[in-house]
Amino acid sequence: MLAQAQTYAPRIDFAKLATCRGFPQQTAGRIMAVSTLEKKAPGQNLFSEGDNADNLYEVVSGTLRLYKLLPDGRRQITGFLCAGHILGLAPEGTYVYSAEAITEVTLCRYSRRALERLMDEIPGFARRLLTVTSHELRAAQDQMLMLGRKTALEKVASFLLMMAEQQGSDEAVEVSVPMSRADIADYLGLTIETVSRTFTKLKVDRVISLRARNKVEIVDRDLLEQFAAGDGDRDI
Amino acid sequence: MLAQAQTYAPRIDFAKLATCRGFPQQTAGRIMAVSTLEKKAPGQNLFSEGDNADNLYEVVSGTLRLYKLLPDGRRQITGFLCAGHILGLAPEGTYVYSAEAITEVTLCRYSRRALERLMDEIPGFARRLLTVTSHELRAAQDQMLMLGRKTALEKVASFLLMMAEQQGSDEAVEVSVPMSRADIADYLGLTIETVSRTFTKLKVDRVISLRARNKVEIVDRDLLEQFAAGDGDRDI
DNA sequence: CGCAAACTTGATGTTGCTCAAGCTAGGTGG
DNA sequence: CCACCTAGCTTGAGCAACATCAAGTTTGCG
Repeated sequence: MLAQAQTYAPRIDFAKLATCRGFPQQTAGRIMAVSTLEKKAPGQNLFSEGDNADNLYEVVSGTLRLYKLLPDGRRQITGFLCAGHILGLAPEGTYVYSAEAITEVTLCRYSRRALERLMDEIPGFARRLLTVTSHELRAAQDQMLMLGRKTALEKVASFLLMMAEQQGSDEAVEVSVPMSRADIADYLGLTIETVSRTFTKLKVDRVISLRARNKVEIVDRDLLEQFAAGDGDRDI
Repeated sequence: MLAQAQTYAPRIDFAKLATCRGFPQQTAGRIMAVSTLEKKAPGQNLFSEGDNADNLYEVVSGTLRLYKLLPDGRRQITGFLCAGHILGLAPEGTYVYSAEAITEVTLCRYSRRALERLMDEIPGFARRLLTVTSHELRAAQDQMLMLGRKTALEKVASFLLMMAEQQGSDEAVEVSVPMSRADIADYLGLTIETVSRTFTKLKVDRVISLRARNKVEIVDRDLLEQFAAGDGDRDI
């Protein structure tokens, strides 16, 4: 479950990690020297809201979910993170959300202690983290707009487009959706049933086609974009 | 409307700005030397989503709103910012939200160019910005939970408690609420009418009392906290 | 004093939630 | 290899919360 980077996983290309990218090779070496590779099985917990923030992680492969809970169990997923994303920055000393693996996940872990040293000693390292965090903040603001002001159809359509974009290829007709309907619902601020019904509507409208359980084919991207933008159904 | 810090507003205590706080006096001097004080009247725009991100601002006094718009005009306010908050960090080069003054606002402005130099030259400056941004991210995640999973009553109660906390004194029975019902609605993902009705309900339940238009007195803080936590009305 | 903007209140409508079955796919043991 | 079992998903019917539409009322300002 836990492997020293240097010892057991020599095939990871560290130069491509968000933490190392762009730094001269020697610097990248210093950064990766203080990191540890780690694997998590689907469903496994990385840390929970309120835990001591002892580590920072970068996702190397796989998908995980970040979420917050209300006392009565209502859950809001604040993000799905795939390769290249960083999680666990917590200036207050405790994590402000919980993190769990959705698929099998490979992570690069940095101890808080090591991280502080990197920030002190490597010029530009803190700034790199600032850039990454600013991007997360931007994503968070987009999601606020979605949660607060979009309809169920707009939410689901936006979600599918987001997944498609994340998987690069604009031509990615087949999108992999590794998370369950429950996860999608808790991400979009909807119920499972509404998500399911909306998928069905998109299928009936020939906008998407549901292949295997975790695969969605985007059949009519233009229409999907119209739905996401709120032009849905009004002008047909 | 626009004043050189050194010339027209010598009474601002720069050592207390989030950008300067904690740095030795000489460093703080360097930071404030590249900044400009600026005033905005209520309703005035600082910048809009998509504009070139030429400046970073720190709020010195007053309150402003950040928001995003959908093409059809639906608005989501992503945050209300008061003294000490920083806005305008945009690694992509363009602002990802719009910013407007709610009250009269005093700002400390840094040009992008100056900011980059500060980050390069002052050790710990990028890290300071990272800390501030991490806090914003945390607030954003709290708001996602609110938008996605709380009821109207929980939202309004949480909002009032947030305003009270922001104004320091836990004993702050009288809370100043400078923003309009429309702003509150767009912040909470509700309509004006629902916000108004919820205020009325809280008033009828003797949880708050509405004094002047922009003043709310918290009469029963315990009950307000119960409402915010979702225990509302069930056990009375 | 009069006007406009902001807010409140009421009546009605609609979206998405709840509760309750059914269905399907993938895994397991006989 | 197949029948069964279960978790995850879909579908349906009814309902509640919040939105919409439409007046009123209050407040602050010229």
